[in-house]
Amino acid sequence: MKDFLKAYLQKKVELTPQQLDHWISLYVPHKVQRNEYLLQEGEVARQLTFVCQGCLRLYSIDGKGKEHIMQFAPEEWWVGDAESFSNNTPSAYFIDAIEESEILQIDQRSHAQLMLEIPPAALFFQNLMQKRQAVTQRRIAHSMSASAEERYLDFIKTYPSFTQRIPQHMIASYLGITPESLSRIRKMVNSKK
Amino acid sequence: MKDFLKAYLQKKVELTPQQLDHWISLYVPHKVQRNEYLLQEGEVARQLTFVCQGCLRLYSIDGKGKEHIMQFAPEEWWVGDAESFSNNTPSAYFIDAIEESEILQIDQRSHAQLMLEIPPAALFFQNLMQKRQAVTQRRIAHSMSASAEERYLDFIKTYPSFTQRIPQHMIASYLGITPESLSRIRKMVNSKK
DNA sequence: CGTCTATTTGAATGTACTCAAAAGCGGTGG
DNA sequence: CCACCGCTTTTGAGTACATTCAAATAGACG
Repeated sequence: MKDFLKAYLQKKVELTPQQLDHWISLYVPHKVQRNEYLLQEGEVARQLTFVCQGCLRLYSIDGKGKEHIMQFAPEEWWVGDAESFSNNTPSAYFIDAIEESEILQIDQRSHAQLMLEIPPAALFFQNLMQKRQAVTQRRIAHSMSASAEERYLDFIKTYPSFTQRIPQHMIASYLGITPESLSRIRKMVNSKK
Repeated sequence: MKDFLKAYLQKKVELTPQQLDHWISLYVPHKVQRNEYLLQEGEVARQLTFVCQGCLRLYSIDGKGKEHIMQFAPEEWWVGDAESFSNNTPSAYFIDAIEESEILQIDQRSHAQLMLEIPPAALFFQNLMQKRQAVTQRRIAHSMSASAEERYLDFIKTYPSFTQRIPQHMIASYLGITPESLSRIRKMVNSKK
């Protein structure tokens, strides 16, 4: 399971073998069942998670009890509430498993340590955050400018692999529409071609 | 003008006088007129900007020619396209001045230098990015769960000072609604009380 | 004062939503 | 292997919220 992270880091970051081994040594492997929570609203996010196998989701629940999915995290994705994780503040989000998953987790202290000890790691995570911010910002612009249909088509184009494995009502939640609307949109799209 | 940044940094970061002076020394002051661009789509963002006086905005323009404002930046705010700035890639955004403004700018190289030389500065900007990400993410969740009216009320509550000085059609653009809709919403809200 | 832009108002339209019910799918146990 | 259960997806009908297009009014600036 740690080999999976190893291969990933080798691909992504320039590191000496020692750095690589040290980095990896800080993670603890876990198995989680479908629907199992890694984080719930109000808790402090004490772990940052890397997904080796399976799929997680990060979402919030609004005042009316509706879920709003911020991120899906299949293999090779990182998930966590960065704000809560680094400031030790209660999170506004939930994280749970969509599928039975194998994950690696690092706690706040080890992560902070890592940032100091291995500068390329600090750089890597900074870059990761930045990309996430870019994606999130584009998502806002897109949700303001595009129709639900356009947003759906863009989603399946951007994340073709997600479309297969993620339940439709969750994709609807990610897109900010109702499951019924997504169903109708799919019908439309299929009849077009 | 630089005194303004100095006072700001003293408030926000623990620094030795030498660190503070060095940090500040890296910025170049500018005056910009209303409607003047600091960045246009397709350009690389070569500067990171701190606003001393006035107000800027960061926005994109979609395929139909509509503006979508991502951020307003009055006094004490930082603006820039972090992705473009640090990766030297073309930006998808525009930045211009809503009011005649006084700003301080730092270029890519000086900023990178600063990150290495003054660790508290690196920490500060990392934190800034993180907060921005948190705000952006909340904005998505909110735009999915709340009506236009709720979003407007939330906006004037969160940014009361913006409401005075920013033209209404720009607030509409930030909220992701048409100016006409915002006008009607305001009418509604006023008649309620 | 006149011009240009921003805001308001009106009427018609449309996109996505709600509520309700049916159909489909997957897993479990008899 | 089939019957049943729970959950997801689909379909239908009616509705609501925000949009578009058009025109009038108000405000700002030279």
